[in-house]
Amino acid sequence: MVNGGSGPPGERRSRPAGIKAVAARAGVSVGTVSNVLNRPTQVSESTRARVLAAIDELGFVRHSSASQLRAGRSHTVGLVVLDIGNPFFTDLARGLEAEAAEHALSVLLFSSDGSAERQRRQLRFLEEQRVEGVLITPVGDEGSDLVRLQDRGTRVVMVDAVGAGRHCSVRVDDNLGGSLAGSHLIHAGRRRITYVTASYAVRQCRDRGTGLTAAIASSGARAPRQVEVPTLTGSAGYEATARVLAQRPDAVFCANDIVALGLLRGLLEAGARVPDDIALVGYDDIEFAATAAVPLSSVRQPAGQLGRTAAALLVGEFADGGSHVHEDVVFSPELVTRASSGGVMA
Amino acid sequence: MVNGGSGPPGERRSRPAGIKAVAARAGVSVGTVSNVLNRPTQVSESTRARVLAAIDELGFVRHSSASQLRAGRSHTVGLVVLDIGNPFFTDLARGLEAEAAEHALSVLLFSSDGSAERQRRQLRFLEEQRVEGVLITPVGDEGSDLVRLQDRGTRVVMVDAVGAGRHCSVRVDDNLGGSLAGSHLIHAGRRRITYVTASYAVRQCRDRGTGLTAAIASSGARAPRQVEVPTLTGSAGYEATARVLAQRPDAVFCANDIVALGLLRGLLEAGARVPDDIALVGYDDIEFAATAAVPLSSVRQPAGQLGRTAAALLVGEFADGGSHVHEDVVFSPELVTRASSGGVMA
DNA sequence: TCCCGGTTCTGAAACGTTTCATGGCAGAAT
DNA sequence: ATTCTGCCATGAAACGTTTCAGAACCGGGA
Repeated sequence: MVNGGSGPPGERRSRPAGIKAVAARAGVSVGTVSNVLNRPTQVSESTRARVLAAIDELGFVRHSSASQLRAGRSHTVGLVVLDIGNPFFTDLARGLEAEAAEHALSVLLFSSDGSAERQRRQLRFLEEQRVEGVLITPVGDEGSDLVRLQDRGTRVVMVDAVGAGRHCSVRVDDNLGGSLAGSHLIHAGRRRITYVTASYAVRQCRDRGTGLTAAIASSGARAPRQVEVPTLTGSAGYEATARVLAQRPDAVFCANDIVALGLLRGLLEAGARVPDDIALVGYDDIEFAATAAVPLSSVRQPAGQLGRTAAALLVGEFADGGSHVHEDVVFSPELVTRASSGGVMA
Repeated sequence: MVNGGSGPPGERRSRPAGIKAVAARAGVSVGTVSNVLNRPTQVSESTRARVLAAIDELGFVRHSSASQLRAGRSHTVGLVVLDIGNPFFTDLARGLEAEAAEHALSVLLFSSDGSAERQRRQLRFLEEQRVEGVLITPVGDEGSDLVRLQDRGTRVVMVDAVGAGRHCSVRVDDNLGGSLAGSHLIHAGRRRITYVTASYAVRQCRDRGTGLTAAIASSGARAPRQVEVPTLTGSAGYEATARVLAQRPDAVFCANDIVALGLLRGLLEAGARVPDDIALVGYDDIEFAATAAVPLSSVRQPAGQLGRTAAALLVGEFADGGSHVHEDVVFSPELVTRASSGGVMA
């Protein structure tokens, strides 16, 4: 098998063997080696074997920079998510990667952590890499960076955001999700509802809030109040406990599960009974929601499918070439009721 | 500002502007443009301004393949973790990325998901990319792929694994972690201890188990029994419930928190009282451990610091050049006791 | 006037691939 | 014999940078 070639084991070659070293060793031209690599059928059985042997003996590894430079294709796409620490996004990433792999595309994964500055750096990096497409859960709304990218020839697919006719997009109806949570709480007899959210500059938060408010309004109950957290993290949720309790709500809807779990811990430590005193509903239905101190009701999103679809849209856009009409795929979320909102289920 | 240059907005340039287009527009040679990009001080104030203006007007973006090809440096490292869905690894990745950024290195992140096949593909990809180093939480022990990589000139740092004198490494003393858990349970008066683990082919699981067994043995108690799960996931933990209960343990130690949380859910559904009937201890102390149905005792690892140190070791290895002696940095884990093992704390 | 050192800038070579027009060769058809 | 057709292999050009030896210029000292 592969054993580093002639020298003693552990030898550190100054420059790794290139295609011409392989060609020399196999007694063929570089063009032939390249053909073995890229169009194996066009080369005779015997030469192919000889070349493959040489590759093996020299430990040749293709230099993808050179390959990309000449061929003009990178076979690579970039994925930029909002928070790699959130299982929702890792599920999404896995689905996306699976679909991409089926089209021989590698995925470069980044987390903007909600920072516009980080996002800009990461997009820059991906553009310099000449990735064939960027799939992104953008921070903020304006997306002028993304339009620029697209104008320069890099396809952009919006994930969990609207394409606004400028990009393909795939998302889940956050408005509906918020309203599912709202009407569930209303039907459970709750009236003083608090919404724990990040800034409304985050579209997901805004839409979920809008849906919630609409559902509550249509029932005639008091409009929900809000507690704003700086980030959608567990510790932020925990630290918001006092502010939430100050509003004396009988139900709390959180913009995602992570913040809900943090808040739940705070509520229990403060002696509040969940759901008796306060019902709690989260968003995303991450796996840890089910194992929470009080199993958490949550609005489930099809994360993996979101990712797969995003990749599929991108591939479709490649195929369509010039005349491509952008698609906007919208999934529907689904409410999962558990003990935290009183709806104890199997 | 950047506005796509002369054409109408939304125009799709067939080939993006290169360095020679910039040179032409600024009325200088390509060498000068390159100097502006890479050694700005060696070019006069006025020319620099002119070149930067041209770059802006044409929307020039450096083609990193060409740059890497010629310069021979990629300014990029690869990180391959075992499970991107485990918050332990995302914390690790964040720390690593922060340190790498301070040395102007970008990080390419992959998850092997415990599959040797995936790991091999990902290493191959990174090698083709000519990354300057690979940081990896390897699946399995043999690591011949990694030695090959190193022999071909790519530095390899083992993360959460031993370097065996062939690589630098950074890890946490898993044996100690297991024994912390073991003696804690013994002191809490438990005697029938079950260890829920993945295959012992996974070194972390093996070492934690060894530590656990040693601690228990030195107390004279019965040796722990084992339940093996196929993967360290929540659902695997949940599905192992019956097998665990069949052993009638009064304490369970899990190889990580995710599996512990899954099992916890199963135990509670089955009517077991935690910690009264069964004490439970996990591993990693991920954030969700604290918000669990019964707050989970766990062995905490300094994930972020592990990542930072790994990156620092790699950078150190670059600096040392030829005569480099591999380091093996070992951190100590720390037991965090919560309600699940009876040690209710603040 | 000539030469010198320093500062800017130039232009061509090189990096490791892929691609493509070309050519040789073997066998089939004429 | 000759021509045609496919199949394989060749070798040079091209991809977009960086690097480097040296040209051009400028002011100052001998």
